[in-house]
Amino acid sequence: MRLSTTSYLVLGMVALRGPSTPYDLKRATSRSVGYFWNFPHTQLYSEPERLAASGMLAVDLEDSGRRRKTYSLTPEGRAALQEWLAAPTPEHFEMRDVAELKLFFNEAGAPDDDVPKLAQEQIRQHEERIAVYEDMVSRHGDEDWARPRMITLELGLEMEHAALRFWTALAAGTIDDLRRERDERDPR
Amino acid sequence: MRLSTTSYLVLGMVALRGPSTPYDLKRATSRSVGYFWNFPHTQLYSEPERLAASGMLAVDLEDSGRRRKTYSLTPEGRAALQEWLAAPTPEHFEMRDVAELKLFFNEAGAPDDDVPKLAQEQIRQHEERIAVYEDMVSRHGDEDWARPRMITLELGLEMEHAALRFWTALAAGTIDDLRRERDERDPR
DNA sequence: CCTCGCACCATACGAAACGTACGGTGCGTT
DNA sequence: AACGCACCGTACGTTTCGTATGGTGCGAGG
Repeated sequence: MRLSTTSYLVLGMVALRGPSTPYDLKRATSRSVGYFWNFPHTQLYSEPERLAASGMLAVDLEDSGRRRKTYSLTPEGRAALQEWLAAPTPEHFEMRDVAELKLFFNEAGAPDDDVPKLAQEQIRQHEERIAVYEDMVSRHGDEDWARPRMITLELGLEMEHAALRFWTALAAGTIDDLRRERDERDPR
Repeated sequence: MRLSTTSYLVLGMVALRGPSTPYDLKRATSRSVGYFWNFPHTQLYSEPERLAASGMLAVDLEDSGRRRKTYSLTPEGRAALQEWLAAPTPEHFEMRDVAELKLFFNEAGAPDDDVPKLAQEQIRQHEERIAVYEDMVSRHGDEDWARPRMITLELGLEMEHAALRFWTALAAGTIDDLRRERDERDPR
């Protein structure tokens, strides 16, 4: 039985948090691991169902009031998770960046030059996202339980800064400097 | 009629290259814009079909030998592309990074520590990808037609270097230095 | 000149993911 | 008590995915 990466995300989340409802998972993923693995929240209702059917999760149904299912990890689920964590990771990260696409086609030499506006938009967005990350770090960075999670966010920050540098340089017409600085920093 | 981003990718590609077959597009996208917008190659057969049905592309069917459809841009298609390029871009880029997911769950304190192996793998991968990018730049960087395309690749390079720095620091246990250096470089 | 094999190219199709839209729940307010 | 709104869950039509398969034609080797 082949599990999708999103399945493992669910398993991992339940492993971290203990018994959880889909909504719990939604809240817990939305501004953390969700940044590194995009998916619609409806998956958090269908995936656990499937995982329960295959014995990876146990489901506890609350019968009063709001219909609500609490999932918890079974030994099989934990084993599957461990196995996945220990397995090789041949995949390179995947990106989907509309702005970059637009740049690609614009740079072809469009009649109107939409690049400056695009760059400004992107700069704003990345600055905003950086602020979100920084806020999370500053609020939780000193709590022990959160530290490992925060380390994960460092990659997000590096990426955001990379993007920010790129669009800033593009707006300023100093892409060549960008390259030069990078060569200095990480000489090949 | 709402077009998906992948549709615009097709339109843009045909705009750049002129009349193209799906396979042409596959080759042209696979190591350029495909890095910024991941999709399965079968889309390059179905999307143009749909775009042709809605008048964005014109299809020229070659009837001898290998069945082969050549698509070219119609005025409607060009208009749609321009409109899209000029429109605001509210989307933040999306990522899907299995390695980062694994790190997130591993850092929870797994019984076995798979992080060092994971980091080594990632370092290798990102170095490899950087080499691919650099190779492209060095082979085409001085040709006029390619320059705009190469600028687009700079973001890819920044991202790869960001990831490489992260995983290297993680492997070396110097994540704090990473943060410090970033603060120096891009003071808030 | 034939044919064999392999890389190239195209697509069918079942399964999975997506995302919107809707409907129930319950708490706080008036 | 009734209302309203934010919270929570899911149904369902649509799109995407990705594998698996089957043609096509060129070049190598006989």
